[in-house]
Amino acid sequence: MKKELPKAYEPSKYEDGIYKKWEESGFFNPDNLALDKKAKSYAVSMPPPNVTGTLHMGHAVMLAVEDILIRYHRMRGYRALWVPGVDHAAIATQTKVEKSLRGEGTDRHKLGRAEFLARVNKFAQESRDTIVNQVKKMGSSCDWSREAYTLDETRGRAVRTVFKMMYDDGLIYRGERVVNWCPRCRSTLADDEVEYKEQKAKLYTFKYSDNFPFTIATTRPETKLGDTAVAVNPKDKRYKKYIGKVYEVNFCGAPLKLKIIADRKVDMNFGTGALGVTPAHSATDWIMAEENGLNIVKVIDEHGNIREGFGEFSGQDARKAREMIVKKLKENGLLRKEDEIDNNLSVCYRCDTPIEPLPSLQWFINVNKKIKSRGNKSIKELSIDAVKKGVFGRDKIRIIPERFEKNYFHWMDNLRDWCVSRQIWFGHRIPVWYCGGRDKGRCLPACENPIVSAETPEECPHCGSKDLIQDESTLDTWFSSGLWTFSTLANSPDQIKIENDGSPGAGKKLVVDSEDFRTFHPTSVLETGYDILFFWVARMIIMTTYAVGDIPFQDVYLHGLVRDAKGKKMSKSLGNVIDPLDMIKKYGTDATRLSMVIGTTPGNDMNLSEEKVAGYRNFANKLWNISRYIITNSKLKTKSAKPRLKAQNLTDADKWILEKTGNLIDETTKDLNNYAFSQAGERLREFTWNDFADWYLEVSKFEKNKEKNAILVYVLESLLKLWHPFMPFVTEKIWEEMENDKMLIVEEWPRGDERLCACAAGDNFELIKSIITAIRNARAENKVEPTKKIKAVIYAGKREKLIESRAELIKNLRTRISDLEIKGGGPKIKDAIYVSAGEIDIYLIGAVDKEKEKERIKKEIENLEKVIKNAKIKLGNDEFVSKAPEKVVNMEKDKLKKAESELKKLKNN
RNA sequence: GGGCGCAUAGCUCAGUUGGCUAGAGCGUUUGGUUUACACCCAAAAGGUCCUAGGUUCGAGCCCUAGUGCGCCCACCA
Repeated sequence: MKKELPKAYEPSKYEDGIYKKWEESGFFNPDNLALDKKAKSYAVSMPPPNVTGTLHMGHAVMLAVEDILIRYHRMRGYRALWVPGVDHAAIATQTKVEKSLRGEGTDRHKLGRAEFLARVNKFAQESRDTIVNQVKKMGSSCDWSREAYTLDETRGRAVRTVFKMMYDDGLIYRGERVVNWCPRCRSTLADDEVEYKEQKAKLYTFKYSDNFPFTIATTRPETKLGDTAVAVNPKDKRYKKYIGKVYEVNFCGAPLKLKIIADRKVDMNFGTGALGVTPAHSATDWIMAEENGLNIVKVIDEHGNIREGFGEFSGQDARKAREMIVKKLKENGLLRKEDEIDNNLSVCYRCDTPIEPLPSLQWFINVNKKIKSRGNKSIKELSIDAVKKGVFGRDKIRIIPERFEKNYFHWMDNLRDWCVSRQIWFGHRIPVWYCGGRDKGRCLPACENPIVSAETPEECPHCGSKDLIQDESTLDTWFSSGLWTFSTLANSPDQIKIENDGSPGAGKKLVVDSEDFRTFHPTSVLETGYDILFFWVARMIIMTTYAVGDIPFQDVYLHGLVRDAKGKKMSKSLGNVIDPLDMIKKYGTDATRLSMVIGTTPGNDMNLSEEKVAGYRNFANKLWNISRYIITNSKLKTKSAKPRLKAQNLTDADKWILEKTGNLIDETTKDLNNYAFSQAGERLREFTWNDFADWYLEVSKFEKNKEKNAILVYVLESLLKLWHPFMPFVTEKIWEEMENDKMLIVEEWPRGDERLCACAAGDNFELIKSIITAIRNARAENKVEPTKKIKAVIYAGKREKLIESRAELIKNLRTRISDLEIKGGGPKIKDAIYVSAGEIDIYLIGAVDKEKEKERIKKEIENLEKVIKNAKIKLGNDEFVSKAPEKVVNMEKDKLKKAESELKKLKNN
């Protein structure tokens, strides 16, 4: 049964083949797992990568963690499902295609909607293919037969169905608001799609006209053409007398009617303490206008230009108009001051264009309206309760790490109505139609009402007109991804239905009429980066609790961001991006995955360096070589999953490694249940390299007995199983080399309680280890020639028999002892190196370097004296002795006793 | 302005309900070709656990204040 394996593990040789084998096995699909009906289900929805290009390190972490969870649960006998998919990422994708169109000298308007969309879809398709390929490279064991796309037909049906439900419940409404408008994208942006940039800005202090009594300050003089009021703080003595008065002024040629109003939000210390209110171009001013019944004058249009009716300014770009107005104010002696101030400019998160707040007719989701059929709670309240105390009879959604719950609540508390319409073409078209008949004077007023429907209506329900016009806008991309956990469990559009939910309020709920939905929803865990807690996680909770009347997932696991080795954010412009595919190519997928998972904790950012990945490549190779050694040297055919071992045949080392293996299984299982991936990985590494390879394997070279073969194979197989979720490729490859029929991916997870023998290891092998280590140490410190064989005498006291039986190990494990004498005790030996291991005295004869030896002994004495001093202080403290638990006190006493006896011996020698 | 986090070896980080002579990997130093592995083996050096108080028999861990760094939210007219 001798086999030859290559000396070094080369990931690139095997990975694709292994992935193919898994795929062909069908085990990614839980339907193909040999499970009984009672098997619990475990489901994860993959956060769909955007179809804007390629995967980055963030995706690599996500895939590594989720694959660990899925493989672990699959091995535990769960019906484990991981649903993959991609996100159409409306604005991001459209922007990307528009950019390439610009390179071709054309744009979307020239192409027209249909052709443009064809281009975007083609790009999205190509992007999807790349991504799927990369996801596979990461070893992801997701079920491709269930792959979904946020913009496919089934997901589209879910989107339109939920939109209609919300519309019918009065949650979706159309209204005019000041929205964040990107003049470049020519679309609205949600509040959280706006980014802020620190910059210097000019603050102009001026008078509207000579007949206005005081000055105001602004950074945007051009918008002052639309001022309808001036706001001051009610407490501000300077302006109290003006409150309520109305001034008619001529501002650079524009006649303005300005009412002086009081508002607490006005900061008395900023500028002049007086603020020109421009309802149409500032969200806060809009609110003031609503409260004070002010007129709204729109100044800037959707291209960022000054609208008609403002004389010479009309048609000018806002920035140009600003210059013109400043110039004019100067000429008229109205400009009093120009100050440089720090300013936060709001810009579009996609294209960096400055945002233009504009009033616009948009679709909104009301987050505060109470919903009868959901316990008379608003979607905001439902979403808070889902995390705070649990809803619909479910446990509360657990966020890991817990501290992010605070962020979640804070965000939810401050949530305002969500603007869901976007003026871009790529995305789910809003399922609203208008009757064309109304414009032709037919059938008013009924036809004023928009037609909202999950399916494209054939005719106007009011007048039968077939002349229907669909709303031009599309939906915010998060609307569709908010439905992801349940929409992906529908296999076809017709499974998505609205049913009466039987509540007293006769409410409706969305039902996915599929076996998948019944089996896998709510999903078990949602794993993603903390940066999209609000963007996405919160939205899924909102949409699912409302539409389905259930939670989308039970746990939320948030990973940190991947930064470069110096802690900088990876970005193309900084050129510090590490491409996961490069790492895979160079070091293998397993190494890449390990470096994503070990040395990091949830919610904390990680710094990634290539050296780290290389380190885990080394580890994969170590595991390979451990296996290579065992495979070549053991009789594999004698193995069985649980060999029966006779306690009387086992050596101390055998018992030691078996006990450690059992503990390792228990601890790893516990860690994985607690999402403690890093801890599990470190523990496994420590065991594999230090305990198993450096000790047990070495021992097995010198200590032969009947059971060695079975134990080596058993421990290795246990390790391969425990490591499999982390490093699926090497482990599967080795498993195959071990001539297993079944693939590792569906092997049963080991159980710590099924110990191979009920024998306790005690400290026997630890003692042997410490003797060997002590000898190695003494040799090195004394600079004994490495090849020089020396004689050793051990005074073993009560352990004479034990040590005698392990003499071979002590002589051979890198100690170079030619002659070993073991006795119960004896006189101290002169001119020898003296070391002690517990109660054992060891003399190394014929190699002593007196100076070095003195130094070493001195150092050791110092250490012991430190220990003794500390222990004495503690034990001398009555309060410690009386208040500390007995166990701790005894530990301390024990420590002191041992140290004192060692010290005595050292001083005597 | 509001909130969250981080600070432990040269570097990157662990440190679970307080019980430590404070750990790991990388790097460094010394030595090594040994029944798998130089992507290796053996040994070692390296720490005021940010500062100052407090609670406690006992603090890296809990509390208060401060310093430095990072992030998120709101927003500056």
